[in-house]
Amino acid sequence: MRQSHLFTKTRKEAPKDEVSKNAILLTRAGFIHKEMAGVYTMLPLGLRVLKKIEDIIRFHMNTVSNELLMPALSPLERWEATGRLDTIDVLMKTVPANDHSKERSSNSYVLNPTHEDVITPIVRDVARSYRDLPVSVYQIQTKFRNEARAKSGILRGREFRMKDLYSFHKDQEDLMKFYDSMKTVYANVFNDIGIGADTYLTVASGGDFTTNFSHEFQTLTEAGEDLIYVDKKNKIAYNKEVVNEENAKKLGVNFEEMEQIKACEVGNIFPLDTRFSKALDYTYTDEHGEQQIIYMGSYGIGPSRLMGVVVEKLSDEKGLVWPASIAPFSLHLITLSKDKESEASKQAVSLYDTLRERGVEVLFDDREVSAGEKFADSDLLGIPIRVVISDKSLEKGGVEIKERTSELSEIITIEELLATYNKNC
RNA sequence: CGGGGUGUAGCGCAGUCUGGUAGCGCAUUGCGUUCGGAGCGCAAAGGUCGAUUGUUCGAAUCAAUCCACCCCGACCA
Repeated sequence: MRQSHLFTKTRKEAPKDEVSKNAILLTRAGFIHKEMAGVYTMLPLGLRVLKKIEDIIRFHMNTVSNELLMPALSPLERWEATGRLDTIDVLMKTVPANDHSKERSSNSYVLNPTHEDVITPIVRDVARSYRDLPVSVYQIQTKFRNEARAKSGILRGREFRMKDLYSFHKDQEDLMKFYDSMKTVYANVFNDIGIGADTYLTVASGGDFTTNFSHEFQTLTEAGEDLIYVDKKNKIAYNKEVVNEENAKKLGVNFEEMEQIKACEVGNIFPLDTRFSKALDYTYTDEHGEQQIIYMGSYGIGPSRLMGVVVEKLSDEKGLVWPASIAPFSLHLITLSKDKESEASKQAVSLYDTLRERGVEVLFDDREVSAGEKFADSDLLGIPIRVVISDKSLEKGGVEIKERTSELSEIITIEELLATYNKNC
């Protein structure tokens, strides 16, 4: 895409109502726009990143599950049935604009904060027999949670993107088999996104659902809200909430030997056991014709939060730094000549066209602004590879290529550059 | 939900204490100059001073109420 046609522009100054690094940089670079506290628009550049993150998640989930899309709205009855209408304090309900007298009305709905209560009746209609089990489905969707205090930019919003997967099993053993396999699937996601090395499988409390532990995936960053005890040798961590003497014995670990580090929860997996199947009376028919209770698990990843975590971890004082796998563009082509008829300008346009023909996602800075402004913007946007073509670079024999994370650049010929992208044909 | 802070041009701010014609920088528009790290000069355009009510001859400025946003804490299936 030509940068002169890009919807957004960069800004030099940070917005006054943001403090977090992720919100400041993403706003300055034109990736997001704040609508209100905890609610953001994904501008074209931000949407490109979000889509790539979601596509990576989708790719890995498709190896074990089926994608569907549930509604964001659900009837109040769905939550009354599980007893959660009044117990989830972040639950948001719609109130008819023309009827403020009623707390509850036939026009009142829940803005779903999660979907156990919605998916379970759907699967109950489909999977009635042991022959249908196990089964799992997932979606990537916008969730609503009325956080008491939205903060940390896109790390904790009132409206955010979430991948949520739900699995259904004939017994606990089968549930745990699937549950354990999901740990590997999740690790693959975080590796592909580029934060695998600093993302720890973390033992956490099972919440209200079970007496068992659940697991979170925690990425080390100062911007995180959680404190975890990290066992780097065994590549596992423990959420502070489970750190006590009783659990030390139960798990056979010594918390005192571990390093305490701040981290951000980018994913979690829960053995729900029979919490929802019991409440919603979901049983299946086993081999002997007997009715048996269903065992469930739920598995979440927050794509929008992941985007924020990547910014917090990888960006530098000059701006954003995107891993190649989720960068909005893979290559930033910059021409420094303002004369459209110059050799450099012609070569730049020709190179841009060729790269596009080869399927390279290239952002072409064709704007008539100073070199300094183009370089500063390029650093701020954080595209992994920068290619500069100018009269000077042509004199030296080609184009100047530089990685966003490197201080060094080198001159290569246009043929050499194109050869790199040949395999994409 | 408790404590603290901030609302003035699209963005970032000064002016408020001590009431008296609305200012600066960035961005925008035009002209000139420059052309490898946000360069320079001249000019122009842009404002219900968060909202409401009150005090006053006169309110961005004083008072009351409300709203929004940020930070700390509590909370975070």
